[in-house]
Amino acid sequence: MYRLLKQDEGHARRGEFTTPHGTVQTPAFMNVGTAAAIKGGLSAKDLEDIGCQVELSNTYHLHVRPGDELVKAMGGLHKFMAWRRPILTDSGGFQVFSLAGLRKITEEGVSFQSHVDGRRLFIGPEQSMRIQANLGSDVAMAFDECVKIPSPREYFEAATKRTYRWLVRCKKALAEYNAEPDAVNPGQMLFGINQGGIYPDLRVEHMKAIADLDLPGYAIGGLAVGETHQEMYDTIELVQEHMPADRPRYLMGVGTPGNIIEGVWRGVDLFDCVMPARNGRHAHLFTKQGIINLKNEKYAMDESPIDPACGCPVCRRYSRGYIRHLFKAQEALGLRLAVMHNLWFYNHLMEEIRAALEAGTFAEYRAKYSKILDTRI
RNA sequence: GUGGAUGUGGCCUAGUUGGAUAAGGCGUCAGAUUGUGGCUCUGAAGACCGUGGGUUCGAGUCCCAUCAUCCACC
Repeated sequence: MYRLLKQDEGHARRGEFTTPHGTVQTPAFMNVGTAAAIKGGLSAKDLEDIGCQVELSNTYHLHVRPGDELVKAMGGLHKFMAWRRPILTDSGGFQVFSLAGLRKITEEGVSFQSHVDGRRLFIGPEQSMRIQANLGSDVAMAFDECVKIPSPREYFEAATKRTYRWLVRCKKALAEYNAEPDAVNPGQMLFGINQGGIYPDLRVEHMKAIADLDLPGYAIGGLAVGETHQEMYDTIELVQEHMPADRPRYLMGVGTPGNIIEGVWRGVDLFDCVMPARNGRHAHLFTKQGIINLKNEKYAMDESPIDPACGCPVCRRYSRGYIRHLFKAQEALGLRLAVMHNLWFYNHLMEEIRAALEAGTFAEYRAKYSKILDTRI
């Protein structure tokens, strides 16, 4: 359930999204832990410490290993990974895109080759819903196809229509599975996903169609996959007009701090991105002054924290020089500290955005930080 | 002391019967990364081939000397 607390300038919204495992203050960033763990060695306790409200896991990866049946037998994903707060599961649809080459798409669904052991797998709408019901996440994402940009318009048309037909099947299947007596999380919600590339008419037509299905939330998918930032922003702006105002809006897989600020400006409530974790693992760290590469030699004897303006547990204790050494020596602690800092940065960014929305100063905040946070220094 | 082997970027190696700007890996330096394979990709710097002579049109390759390291023997 979504409650709008304040409509701000632009289309920015301050709200609350309530799930079976608690209420999320929006706009929010969802921390990506694909295989029920944040890569880099962060624990569920660490996630709480860095202010994570929602954890995101991946249907495809958990299906392959350890298996969603196993997770269900272990009491569901929350219990399995000892995380009490909300969880959103991605549908596996993105793997249709990211594992291109190993896949075959039909009306029924997609056959893949496992990236772990090479065995042939099939996931369609029903399979994806079964897996997500077994995991018992709070939000299950629709099984969709994310088409790369650029692709021929005819392909986008066909794929978008197929994604709609899949969504209808997803809705029916998930409702059935969650009505079963041993359902892990009967209150599990389904989010629909808007597609259509950067073709305005396809986007709007598809958005209108899925809005009619009256789902608990909606996502904008298929962005940040090859188009320019301006095309992405224009698409969000166009689509949000047709998204139900009383449901949460989720921009999938996005993005940089600047992308998030611009997304909020255009009415987005939820974000997720691998960037803070992946870039952290590569020693690319976010600061209020811009992005630094901690592996750079110039930080070898730098005694200052990663970001002097940061209050995270890492910055309160460790120096740039020390963390750089950990990276050079390939100590696991280096990854852990870097990822912790970056995730704290993202969650804190959302906190600042929410505060600015409440104070009515988001336009200034946007003007001050939208560009600088994405700049390499 | 005697005999043998080996010396090529920071490290490990390739380099034909002597032939053009001495090749590669690791490392270093730097860049990329958007619903995650700690993966991967891209670019750059860096060696006058232990040293000194010689043979030759031409030497990392052949010869002599010398230095260093390793092995075996006294």
